[in-house]
Amino acid sequence: MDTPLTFSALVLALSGQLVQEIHDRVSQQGFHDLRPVHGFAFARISSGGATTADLAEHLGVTKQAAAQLVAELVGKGYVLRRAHPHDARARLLELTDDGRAATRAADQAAREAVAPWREELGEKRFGELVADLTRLAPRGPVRPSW
Amino acid sequence: MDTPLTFSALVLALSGQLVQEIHDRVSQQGFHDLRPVHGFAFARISSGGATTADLAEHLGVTKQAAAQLVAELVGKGYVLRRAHPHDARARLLELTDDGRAATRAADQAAREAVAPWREELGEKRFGELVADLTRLAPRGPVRPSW
DNA sequence: TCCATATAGACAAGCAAGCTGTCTATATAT
DNA sequence: ATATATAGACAGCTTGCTTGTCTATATGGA
Repeated sequence: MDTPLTFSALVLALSGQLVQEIHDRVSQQGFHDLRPVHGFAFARISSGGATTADLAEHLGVTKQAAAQLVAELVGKGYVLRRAHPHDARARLLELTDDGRAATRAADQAAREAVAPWREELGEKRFGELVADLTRLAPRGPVRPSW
Repeated sequence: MDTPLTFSALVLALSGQLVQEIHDRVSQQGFHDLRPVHGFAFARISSGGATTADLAEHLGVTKQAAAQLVAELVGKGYVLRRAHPHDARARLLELTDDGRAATRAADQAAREAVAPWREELGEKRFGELVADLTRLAPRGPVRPSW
C-alpha cells in the first residue's frame, strides 16, 4: 500500500469486473435488453411491496430516473404496475414471468462469476473476505457513484 | 451468501463509498472542480511519459473522451501539453504545480478514507484483504463500468 | 526511395442516462 | 377545512461518453 489510491483502484476494478461478468452471462442467457442496473431493480421489486419511489431510493437515483427505468422495464415486459391497495397515488411494482426468469438468470450468473474467486482463495479465506466486506460496506443505495 | 448478487452489491457499495469519500475529502481541500476520474488520470500522468492515447487506455475510454478530459484539465490549470521528444504527432502530458498538489491531496484523502477500515479490521486482516483483492483484481483499465 | 498502413490527436454530431423544474391527484396532519 | 407532503407524469436540459471522419506524422516493406 505505498499508494492508497491503488487500493481504491483495486476495489473499483474488482466490482467493475464482477458487474461486467454477470452482465455478460445474463446476456448470454438471452436477455440482451438488460443492463446491470436492472438486476438490482429486479432484486428490489422481487422483494415485494416496491413502488417507483422505493426503487428510486434503493438505487440512489431521482424518482424521475426510476420512473423512466420502470417504464422501460414495463415496455420490455419484465415488470407490471398494479394498483396500490392503500394508496391511490402509488402503483405497486411486480415482476412478470419474464422478470422472474431474468432475476433467476442474474442470480445464477452471479453465482458463476463468483465461483472462480472462491476457488482461487479457498472457502476459508473467501468466507473471511465476505465477512470483512460485510463489516465495511455501508448500508446505502446500490450505485456506481461516478 | 444465500444470494450471490448480494456479494456483488457489497463490493459495489464498498467501492462507491470509497470513491465518494475520497472525492469529498479532495473537495474539502479546495479542489471543487475535480471529479473522481481525475484522480486516476493524475495518477497515470504523474507516473510519466503519458500521452492522451495512453491515458485513454488507462481509463478504459475512447481517445476522444480522454482528449476531452485532458482539455478540461489543461483549461483548469492542472495539466500541461508539451511536445513529445520523439513523435511530432504526440503530446506529452505533465502535471502543473496545481496538478501535483491535487494528486497529493487525493493520495492523502485515500489514506484517510482507508484508515478506519484498517482500524476496524486490524492490520492483519486488512493485509489479508489487500492480498486477496490483489489476487482477484484484473489488470485492466480503471473504470466503474456501468 | 516510395508507398501502404497504422497511430496521435482534433473536430463534429449523436445519444443514453441521469438531472431540475413543474404539474396533477391523492394522502395526511393540524 | 385547510395546509403541507408525497406518488408519479411530462418536459427540457446537461453531462460524459460514443461513433465517424479528417489531417499530420510514423513505420515497415517492396
